[in-house]
Amino acid sequence: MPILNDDPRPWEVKVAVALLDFQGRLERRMASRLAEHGITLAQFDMLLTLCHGDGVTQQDLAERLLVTKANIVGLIDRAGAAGLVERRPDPEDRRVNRIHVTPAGRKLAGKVRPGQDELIREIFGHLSEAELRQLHALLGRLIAACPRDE
Amino acid sequence: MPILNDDPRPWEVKVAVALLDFQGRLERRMASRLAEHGITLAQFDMLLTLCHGDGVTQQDLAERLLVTKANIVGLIDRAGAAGLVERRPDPEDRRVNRIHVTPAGRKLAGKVRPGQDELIREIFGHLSEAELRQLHALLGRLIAACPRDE
DNA sequence: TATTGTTATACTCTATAACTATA
DNA sequence: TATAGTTATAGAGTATAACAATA
Repeated sequence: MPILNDDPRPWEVKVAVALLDFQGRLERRMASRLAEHGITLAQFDMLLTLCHGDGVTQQDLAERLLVTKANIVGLIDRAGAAGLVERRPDPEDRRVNRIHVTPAGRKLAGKVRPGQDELIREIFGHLSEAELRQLHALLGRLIAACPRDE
Repeated sequence: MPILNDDPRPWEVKVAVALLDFQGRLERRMASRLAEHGITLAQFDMLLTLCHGDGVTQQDLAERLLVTKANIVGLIDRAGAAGLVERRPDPEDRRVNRIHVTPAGRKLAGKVRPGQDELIREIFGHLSEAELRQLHALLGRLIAACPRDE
């Protein structure tokens, strides 16, 4: 029984703490599984994003992954060194790189994704579908209440 | 409307994505507020932990914060350089350091905490108490389903 | 021998600013 | 001028291993 009845903290704080706690656990578990395949969460995110929108510019990619254009360089460098993605010059605008998943990257994503889904189902499967819908609705309202830009 | 009705992903995955999304936003907002006071989330966590359990060993502190004993050194170094915490040798065991919050650290924690609580209430206040209780219960079950050790 | 803390090393991610080459 | 990408720099967190002092 992790929470005592006379816990004096307001519900808002208790929920926030629980949420941060759970997210830390989830992320750790996901990262640990990904590490077995030699990639990080950030790189897996990039891979998934590219599998859906191959050939985007670095700028676009940075925006989708919510990192700066300076930091996407290193992410692409590392994933590129691992042979997962590659830069191709845009023929129409010589300032632009188009980022593509390599066959190896696609293969790795396909190999890794089932494990991630399995993990998610293993954990979230403890809730009924009705509860998952509830949780999803509540999270949607929290997301709306928490814009990224301050 | 962020989620379409014909979204083909299973509810488990949708909830996981929403949860990771929201947590990223929340953490960013919290970190941003803390940055105004010159501290990071990790340092705030350490400060809070020490405010409740002053004088713990580095080993203990590392375990509570879920970092290794090697990495707690750097955390304490940085917070120590900022004058927030200090090492005091244990008189009975000359191997151990006892970590204490300085008056400045306690003062900073007191100054920072209201802002964090306010932020949490601003966001979670969009839910009713009944909904917060629901959410808390669901998170509790997810936490139980997601042990830290693999 | 075991434990506490330290150092060393290396990698990932983040944030900012200045720079280049194109447009 | 504005934009796409790069480089440089700095800080923060993480992980592992080897080490010194002490128990």
